Amino acid sequence: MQHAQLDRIFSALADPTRRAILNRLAKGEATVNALVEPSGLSQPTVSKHLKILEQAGLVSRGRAAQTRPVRLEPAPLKAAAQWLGDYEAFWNASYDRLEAYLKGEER
Amino acid sequence: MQHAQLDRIFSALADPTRRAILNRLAKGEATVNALVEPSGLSQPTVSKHLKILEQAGLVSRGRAAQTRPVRLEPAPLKAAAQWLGDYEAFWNASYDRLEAYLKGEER
DNA sequence: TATCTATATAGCTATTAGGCTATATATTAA
DNA sequence: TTAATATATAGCCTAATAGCTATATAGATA
Repeated sequence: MQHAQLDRIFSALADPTRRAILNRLAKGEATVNALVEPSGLSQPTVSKHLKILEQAGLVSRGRAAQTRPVRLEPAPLKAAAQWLGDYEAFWNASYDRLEAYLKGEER
Repeated sequence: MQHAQLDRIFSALADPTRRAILNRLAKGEATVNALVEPSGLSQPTVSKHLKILEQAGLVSRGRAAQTRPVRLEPAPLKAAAQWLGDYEAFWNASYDRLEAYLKGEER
């Protein structure tokens, strides 16, 4: 995995609209309009988000009549998880601090 | 985990300089200057990156003489990994496409 | 107290990001 | 071929990001 690709993956994931899109796509592929509706955003804005997700490799596009169905591509998510996994030993080692952190976030 | 916090975590991770800092800190805490040296960046620029990492909860700061040692806080990394983990079943399901993707990245 | 070292902050610049509206393009349907 | 539907692109605006230099602050040492 190259640095530039991780850059794109993590920055794609940094936006809550895009994470919501991925979450929706985990339930199955969707048209652009189906993604626009719950977003409260304009169609062009959603298309722009989709382009960013596509450049990160997180979604791919099909073609069905006039629609361009969007589907989740999980490989980059795995790549990101692998990067994070290198720190797994570390966070296991500092279990107490972790507990405190997660408790703090519950509020 | 709240959305705004994941925003900060993922966007902190989106920058290669910051990922390099975390990688360095995995080997142990470091002073700001120790992080500046290999970065090729100015000290204020590194301090700015550290502030972003700190706001994401990814590092904490100590106090030792005039230095402010920086240490890794792995809890947010775990939080990010947990978010990604929700897709784990998904990427296991599409193993072939994943293989192709990772092969492509090797080049 | 004066100075040195380590770090932080202020303020500037260029670029990117995320939103919008208006319009173009592609495919289907009449 | 014309009209309708779905999506993409262009162009604009504002705010945030990443870099810099110059300067301020905190703590240690002379």
